[in-house]
Amino acid sequence: MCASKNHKEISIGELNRCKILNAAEKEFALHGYKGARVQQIANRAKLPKTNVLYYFKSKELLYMALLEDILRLWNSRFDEATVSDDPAEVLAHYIADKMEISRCRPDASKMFALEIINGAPNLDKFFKDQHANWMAGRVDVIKQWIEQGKLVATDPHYLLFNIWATSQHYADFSVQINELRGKSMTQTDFTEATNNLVRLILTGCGLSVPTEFEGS
Amino acid sequence: MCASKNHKEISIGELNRCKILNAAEKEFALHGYKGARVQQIANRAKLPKTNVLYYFKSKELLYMALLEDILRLWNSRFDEATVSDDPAEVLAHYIADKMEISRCRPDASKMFALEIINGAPNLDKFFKDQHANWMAGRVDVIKQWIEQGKLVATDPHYLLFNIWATSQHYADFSVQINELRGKSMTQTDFTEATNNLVRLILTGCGLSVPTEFEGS
DNA sequence: TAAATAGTAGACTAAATGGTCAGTTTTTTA
DNA sequence: TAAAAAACTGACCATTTAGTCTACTATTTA
Repeated sequence: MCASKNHKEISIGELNRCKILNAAEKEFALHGYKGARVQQIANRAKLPKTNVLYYFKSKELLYMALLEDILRLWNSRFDEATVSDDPAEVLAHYIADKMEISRCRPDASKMFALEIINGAPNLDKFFKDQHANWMAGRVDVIKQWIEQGKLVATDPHYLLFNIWATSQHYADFSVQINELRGKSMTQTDFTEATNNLVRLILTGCGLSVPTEFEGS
Repeated sequence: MCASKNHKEISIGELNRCKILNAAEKEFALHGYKGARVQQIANRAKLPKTNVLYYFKSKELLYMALLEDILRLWNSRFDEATVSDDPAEVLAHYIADKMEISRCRPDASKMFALEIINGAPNLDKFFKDQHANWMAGRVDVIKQWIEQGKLVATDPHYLLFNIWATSQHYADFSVQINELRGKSMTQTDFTEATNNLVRLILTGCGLSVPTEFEGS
């Protein structure tokens, strides 16, 4: 997030906007919209509170800006998959993509989770429709895979829910996971967890696991 | 929750305490500790705010009382399982128990999720230790099952995380689930989702599915 | 039924919170 | 380099918030 545009010099405003967005993501990921404090965001960003309100006119607009950013994260190769693709390949990579988001952007995942738990009051009709359309399309592809016998008969909705639940869990519940494992997840651990998850889901769907996910 | 003690007459205080706990669970499940408003809890309970503070001395104590209640929910038959039990039976029922909690007590699940996302600041050393001990014991049993060849080799931690993630998802993300399914989950849907999940996890572990979970 | 206890509730308070304003400094542009 | 634009910030404000206090009413107990 907030990657500097390579060759172009980064302006002071852009830098601060970036600091604020990062700080806000953390704060919102911890406390949700209502529980987050603008002052706390300012502290995290090491800027005076007035400055936060200077760049983003209100707490609400800051929240919305972040949410929009986060929704873009959800895009993946699975979006364009068709019935002619190999379900094992497609699903395995989809799971891996989701796990990668949990590893790299845990706060984005948490913020999204809080928004949903909250009743999704800010995911407007526009996004909901788009999301529902996406779902309908993916469900269709999965059903076709099943018809073609590429996949064991299973409810496509539940399949996708299970993928989201398990992968996002590594971000949203990282505190519990670290506590119970007695150590935090390294990149290697994530790779292992990803392979483990791919194996579980694919085997459960009657698919064989692509070699690249076979490790340990 | 708040079941009246059968024959014994329920007192006014008990009834109000109960109303307040129910209202608070909903409010905390929506907004987390910081975001919850005592006034809003009072409104939900249809009592004046002063009354809420009369029964529970502070927002914090009310929150803690609820949290304690919720932790008791986590108990299950799996707690006492040993290596001599049948893993398929034990795990299937554990999953079903978890799904049942998601169906009957979604707000408890959400509140717990928010507490964890929050960094679990109120799950004190006592609970964390107890939880870690529980985990160690369960991991042990699963490992023994694996050694005995009753279970495919898999990481016991990840297995349990996957069970929690998928079952709790039906409570925590119910808004998204209902949106995408275009209808809310009935009891029958839950039964189907449970069977589906049992099948996924058990198959993924190389276990055969007990007949009672074979439906649809 | 009298005394004691439990419950109700409006008015209030101190602190916290989101947000404004106006004056200043820094940076960019022509 | 002068004017314009962008960035900064302390002082301030209105509202909300958790929690208190006090006086009152209902209920229980002896």
